[in-house]
Amino acid sequence: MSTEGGFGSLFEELTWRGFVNAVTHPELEAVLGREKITLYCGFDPTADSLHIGSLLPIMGLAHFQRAGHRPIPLVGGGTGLIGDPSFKAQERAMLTREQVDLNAEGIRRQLAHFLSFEGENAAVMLNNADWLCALPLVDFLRDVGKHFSVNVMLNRDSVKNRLTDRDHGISFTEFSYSLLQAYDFMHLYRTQECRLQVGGSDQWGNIVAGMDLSRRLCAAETYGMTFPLVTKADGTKFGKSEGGNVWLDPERTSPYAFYQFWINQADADTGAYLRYFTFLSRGEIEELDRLTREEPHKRAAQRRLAEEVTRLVHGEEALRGAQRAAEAMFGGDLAGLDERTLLEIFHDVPSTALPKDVLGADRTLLDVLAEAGVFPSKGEGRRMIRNGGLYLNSRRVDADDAKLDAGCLLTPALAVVRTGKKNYHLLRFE
RNA sequence: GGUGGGAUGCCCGAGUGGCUAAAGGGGACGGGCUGUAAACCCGUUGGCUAGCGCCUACGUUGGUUCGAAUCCAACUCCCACCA
Repeated sequence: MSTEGGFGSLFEELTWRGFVNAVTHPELEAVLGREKITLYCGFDPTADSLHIGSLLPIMGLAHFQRAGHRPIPLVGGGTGLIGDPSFKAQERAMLTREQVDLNAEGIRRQLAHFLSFEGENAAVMLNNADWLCALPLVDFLRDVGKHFSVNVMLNRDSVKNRLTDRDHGISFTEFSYSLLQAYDFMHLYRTQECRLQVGGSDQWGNIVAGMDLSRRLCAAETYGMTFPLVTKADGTKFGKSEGGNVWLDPERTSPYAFYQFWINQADADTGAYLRYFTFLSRGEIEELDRLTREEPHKRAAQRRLAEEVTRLVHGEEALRGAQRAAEAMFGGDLAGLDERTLLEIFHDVPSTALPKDVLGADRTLLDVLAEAGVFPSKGEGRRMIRNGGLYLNSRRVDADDAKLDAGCLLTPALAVVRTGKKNYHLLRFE
């Protein structure tokens, strides 16, 4: 990992990497060049894990820290109780306080992977529940509320569509959200000398509101910067895979699935993703871009992307495991692998334990697999076989009355079932 | 509060008494091609069954009929317009 990409400044690097969507003041670039500042970015505790949608702001903070600035990842334990209405189609389900606390803790652990909490510009993790929940209502309305014009708030795009939508509307609770986030910025300016807030492009309004409030109440000169929305060339939403969201928590998205997510990215997207999600140097990334253009079938960029991001999020050891599993699953032949290796490779694949005597029980493979949950029904399984989509130990099963017997075993106790190209299921006989 | 319109399979949507497990599209899944890609082509898409076939299903509950997604009644929910 190196940041020596031949950039004159952090801002230049961020620009090249595509992190700069908008800045509130053009002079921010000069400020960052001559002083080390404190900046913050908020993370919503809507779940107990972040997903890769949050990876961009996290990487953003990390770049700032590498350049000597001091990042504050702020967990929205307080704002999470309210819910940010920005560009959300409808009112959000309210989270309980316990849930938010729990989620904040999970997120705190994940952020710790990306930022250094030691040294002179050590990152500081804060939770806005610590100050927001203690805020007296009347004081808040007098001191903070006074500075917000409802007329202006009503004109925000992020609120507007909720006003014209008769079905959903917006509650007072969510309408007030912006004030709380604005208060955060001011609070961090006062207590941490935080002068910059960064966030996704949907946060522009909230960031500007915070700058405004800081200026009015503290005469503070603060800045804002937004990151772009991560997009995909084919127009579908970034960050979803078959199973839904791609999470940073290995319990929710296994390192193997995580690795696969990146390796399957389209050619058109990998260049941008290498810039966003890795610390590779400009030279390395441009070389990978070239390889994608000249020999796309080798997918060198996808491989490197998957490797770098998986290492960053899950560590070296998990990366190795994911790579070995990929090799076995896509390299073709499973024969020759011993039981321990197989169990390791397939450890996050669903598996079913069966008593050893089903092997001699004259049962059909179809029957057993349906029972094991490989197919939701026998009809589905029959269809799968008819379409040539069922494989046992990498060999296609072509008869739906095939029997399950000792010949089906790959090792004395294991058989590997696959449907389609990449859906595996392990049968363990004990 | 009044008046209309609607509720169909994962989603959208056709279907106004038997030929309807329900057109068409999307999605999903499988196969082919390929680069574990995109695009494209082919197939599958309620359950049980080797098959004949049987069962379950068109908002809910009843009814009419030899026969109902289709007709009738009540109920529930949604939408539109008016006040």
